Amino acid sequence: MPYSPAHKEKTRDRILQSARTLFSMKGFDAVTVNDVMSDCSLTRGAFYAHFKSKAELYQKALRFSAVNSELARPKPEGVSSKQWLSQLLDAYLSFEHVCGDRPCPLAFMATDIALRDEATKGTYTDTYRNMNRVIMGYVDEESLCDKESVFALTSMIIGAVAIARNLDDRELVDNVLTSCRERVRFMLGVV
Amino acid sequence: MPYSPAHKEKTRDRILQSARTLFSMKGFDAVTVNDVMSDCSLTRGAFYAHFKSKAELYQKALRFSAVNSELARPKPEGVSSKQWLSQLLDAYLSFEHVCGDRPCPLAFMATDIALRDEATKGTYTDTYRNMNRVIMGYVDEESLCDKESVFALTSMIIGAVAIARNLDDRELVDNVLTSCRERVRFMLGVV
DNA sequence: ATCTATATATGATCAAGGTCATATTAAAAT
DNA sequence: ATTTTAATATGACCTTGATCATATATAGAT
Repeated sequence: MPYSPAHKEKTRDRILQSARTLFSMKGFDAVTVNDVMSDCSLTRGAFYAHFKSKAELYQKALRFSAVNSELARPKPEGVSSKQWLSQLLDAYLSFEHVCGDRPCPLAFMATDIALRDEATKGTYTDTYRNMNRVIMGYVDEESLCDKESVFALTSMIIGAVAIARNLDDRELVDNVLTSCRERVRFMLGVV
Repeated sequence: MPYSPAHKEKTRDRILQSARTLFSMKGFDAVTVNDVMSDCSLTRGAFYAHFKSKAELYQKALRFSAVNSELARPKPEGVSSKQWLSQLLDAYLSFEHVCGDRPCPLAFMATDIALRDEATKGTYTDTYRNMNRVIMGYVDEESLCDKESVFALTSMIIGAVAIARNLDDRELVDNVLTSCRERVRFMLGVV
């Protein structure tokens, strides 16, 4: 039995990590299988020992991303739901998030998904549903706003980040992000 | 001088019309130059008499789309700004818009643009800025909400439509759209 | 009717990239 | 140390699609 049994698993994870970032940043078509493999110091050929196709990698990378997201982290002790949520959303609506290399795929892949296969749409749906569930949980704990509004909230923050990436005017980007951060505060009743 | 001088212009417009729809529905890469030309009953070769490249077509199609958008239509006589705006936004946040073939490129191309050239990003920026300007105009006339909130509003509706396209659960789609429609009413102070 | 300039069509070229067949390498077990 | 088997690398194949060179067709002007 060659290679430790954990080795392949680790390699697979490295591939997923590279794929997550590259696909989020550049979309499905602009990323080649070779790009992903080079990024983690491997070559084309090794790829098909791990994934059936590029399409499958994309879907698995999306899921990987969701599982390891910021939002999935548990709330630290001694912080109120309101504070924690407000902090998470401020980070989400930051310039750093828009321009950084650890983007939220719900936003960055927002219009890439509709062009993919059913499995990928299913994973996106699950991920989006989960984002709402987590936020609803926090909202519920302190009755910050009614749960139905959460969909409007997530639409807004995802939309803002997706739009902001396209704008060639830094001031406009800041206006959009600021407007959304204020609206979030309003919705959560933050003073 | 062969062909009437207006003929080429008309052909160009037909190409732009096809391009607008196809690019909005399927993104840049999934649409071939041939697809666009076939769609208006022409062939590949004729294309380059009208546009320098596929990239240029994309940018021009985006602009074309913006100029001919619903939002660009003047408000009819005898309708209040609040009513008109509320009506426009309800249509925007309708299932028909999400699934129809006359989509808003700001939403449908939301994450395709960041991958394109500077000219395209510039056109997107102009288009988005203009959407906000128009809405701010209506909002201002009857002091429906403060103008800064409009960015949050447009982020929300664009985000909602972009997300909705990816979801494989009709009920969830309706929840998202409904939540946003209600939030719009709240923001505009519609009873 | 003929001529001519321009719009459109056809065929060819070239590069890119997903996938696979085959070769090589590395590590674990004896 | 040798063997073995899976992981990884290399090279090739084949399709797709953007672009261009060339051919054809069309409508206006004479």
